[in-house]
Amino acid sequence: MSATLALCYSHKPISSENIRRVNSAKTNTNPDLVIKQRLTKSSRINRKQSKIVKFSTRQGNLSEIRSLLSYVNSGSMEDALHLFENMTKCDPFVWNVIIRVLTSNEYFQEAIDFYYRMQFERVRADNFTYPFVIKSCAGSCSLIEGQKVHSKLIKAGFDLDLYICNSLIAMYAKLGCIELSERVFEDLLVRDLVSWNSMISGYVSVGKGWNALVCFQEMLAVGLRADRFSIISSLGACSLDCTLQYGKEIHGQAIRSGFESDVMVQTSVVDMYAKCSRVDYADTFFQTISRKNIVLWNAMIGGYALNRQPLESFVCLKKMQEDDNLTPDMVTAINLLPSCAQIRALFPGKTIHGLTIRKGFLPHLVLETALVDMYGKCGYQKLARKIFSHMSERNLVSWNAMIAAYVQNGCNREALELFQDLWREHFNPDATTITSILPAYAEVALLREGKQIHGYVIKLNLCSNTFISNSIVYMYAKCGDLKTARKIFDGMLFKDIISWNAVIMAYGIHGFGEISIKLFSEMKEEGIKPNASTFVSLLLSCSIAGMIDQGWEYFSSMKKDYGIEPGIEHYGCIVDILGRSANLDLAKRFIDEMPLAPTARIWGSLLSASRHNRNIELAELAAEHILSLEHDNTGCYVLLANMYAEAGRWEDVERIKHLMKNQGLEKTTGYSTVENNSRTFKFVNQDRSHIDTSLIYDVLNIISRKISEDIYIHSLTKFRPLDLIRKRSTAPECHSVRLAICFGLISVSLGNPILVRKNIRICEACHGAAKKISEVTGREIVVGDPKMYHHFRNGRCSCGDYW
DNA sequence: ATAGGGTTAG
Repeated sequence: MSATLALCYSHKPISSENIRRVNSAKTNTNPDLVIKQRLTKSSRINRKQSKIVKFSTRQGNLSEIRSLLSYVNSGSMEDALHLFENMTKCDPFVWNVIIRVLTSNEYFQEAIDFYYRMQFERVRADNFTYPFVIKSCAGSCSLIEGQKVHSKLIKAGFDLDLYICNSLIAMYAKLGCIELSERVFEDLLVRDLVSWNSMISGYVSVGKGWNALVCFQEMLAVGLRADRFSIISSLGACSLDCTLQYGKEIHGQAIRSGFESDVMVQTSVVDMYAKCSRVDYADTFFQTISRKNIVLWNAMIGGYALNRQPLESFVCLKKMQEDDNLTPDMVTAINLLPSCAQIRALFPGKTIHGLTIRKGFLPHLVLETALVDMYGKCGYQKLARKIFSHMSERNLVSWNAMIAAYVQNGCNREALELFQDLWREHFNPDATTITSILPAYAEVALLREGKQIHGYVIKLNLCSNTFISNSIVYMYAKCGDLKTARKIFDGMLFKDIISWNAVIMAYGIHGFGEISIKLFSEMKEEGIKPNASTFVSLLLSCSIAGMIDQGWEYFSSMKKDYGIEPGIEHYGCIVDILGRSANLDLAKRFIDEMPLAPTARIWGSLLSASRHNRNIELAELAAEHILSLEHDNTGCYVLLANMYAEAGRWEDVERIKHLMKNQGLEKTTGYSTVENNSRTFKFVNQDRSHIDTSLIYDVLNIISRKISEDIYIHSLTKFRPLDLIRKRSTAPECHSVRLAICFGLISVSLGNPILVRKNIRICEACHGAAKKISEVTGREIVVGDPKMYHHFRNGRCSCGDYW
């Protein structure tokens, strides 16, 4: 094989005598321009010549041709190639046979190479050669090659051959250039059913379902009758656009035309109903089919997965094996993986993974991508990464799946890193990539980076995408720019429930609960019904803004007035609200009596409530619960240690430190970032790495003197000399947030707020200091942590001193 | 001896 194929690569650029003679008048080699020109006259000459050649050579090696065909028909491509090399090859027919067998075995590049070699050996490509070569150009995804062949066939006078033109229509569509398909189609003087079908399926393959349906109607209007191909393609169009009504009509048409027993038509019907969210129709129709093949079963299994009925898809699998004795294939596996993800259990997914390994299905791009997706959705981003890293081939879809796997599991940094790698590998992110990555930007990115990704969204023209705009609104809010978040929300043409939830949450995390509540009424006035997430946004807004009574009201109203059963997140917000009202016993009782099993997040709420109310006993209890659920919860250890430290219980601090060390846990290094017009600066506690360090510390000293009078006095209730030494090591005077604020004071232009983002929550001392700094400097200071934003203004904070 | 079809990942 390799020896024969090697010959293909030694061809010279096309310059054969014959071609030169035919095209003596032509000098233009730009394929685009050449395609526009037609040489109908030379086409007749060509055909006459090729017929003569055919007649003279066919006599010579008839027996060789017979064996060549028998090799090809029995699938022995290598034998055919071997024989071919020893034949006289002046007849295009033998070349056509070879090019066809290469094309049908997906040796696309080799088929194209043989086409060039044919020209080099001065054998003229005929009307049969081009359809194969065109198909190979489509198969090898080479638009440039396709256009070269196209311009060549125009020069050779084949541009009115219907077979060739129909192939071109399909090729351009497969290469994503539907406009070029349209041009070929429109230039046709005569169109047959195949031309129309190619155009319809072309529209489907580029995702333009509506155009496909219009084309289908036009075809019927000119008096052509739909065949099974027209039916299958237009059903595909209905699946794309979820146009159930048209789908039903075409289904009816298929029955009237007698195609209802065609298994491919049946499969398309099942798929269409499933994609139009009517898996019940799909199933009813599916039940009536007596002879089902694996593809049809797969469509039904996939339909259940698509409509989030995972258990039904497994039932369907079982029936397929029992009723029809069919063995699951690769597509079965791919279709079942989303069902595994939906039940969020690792075992079924792993079983299928193992099965595909044993069957030798791997490596396979689509299957591996489905596995990445499944492991990601089941919460095993490390297993997803393992698959992803071992993939020999990746496309944008695989990258999107891996990015989503990280984001869904809270690995935002990893997701952003992967997003950078994606650029480096020269992939262009699409709407899915952006949708997946935006939440990661919201969680950990700086405003500057957020603005960059927003710029990219504008460049990609995705601003009208409601889903993406929703994420952008939330991202701006989470990056600290509430104004821009609101501006984008106000500018959205189509606001859905998620848009409203996002903007309510935006004001919530910035501590403006009253505005959240106002937005909630506006939303209801617009006729939009709140959902469970709306109440998460609202309850969180109430808890952050300290609106205890409203919080309770919404909590009882969600079930009473809207029939929404509170979920664990709603309960969490209520624990926060109770903690805020200093009613710790009630909070504890609420947890004990709630109908859902408390999660670490619930106990975490009680823990921070205990901290605020300096109730060490309850904090210990909460911490015990948290650590029984998440033994590696660093934040929990640190918070407890800080409480012990504040109480002067240094032995307990040491005990906690020891526990952490034993588990290999390290305290998260706190840092603060601040952005000015041109740059971003990151500070850690006692940071001295900044180029303007001495200036920053000078500012800090001046500020500290101005505000120092009552910062520490209340926190040193049980003073001991040892305490002073220990305290000094974490001296809040030099905490990162203050360094960031001081740098902001000298580098952020007046009138703009100083925006600081932290990876951990602000400490009490720094919170007090920030309030005072805002007072003495008259600047607005905004400090965000993973949960919320503090707006410091005129000595007050939007959080009302509870966080 | 030639072109046009179904099921799959986000």
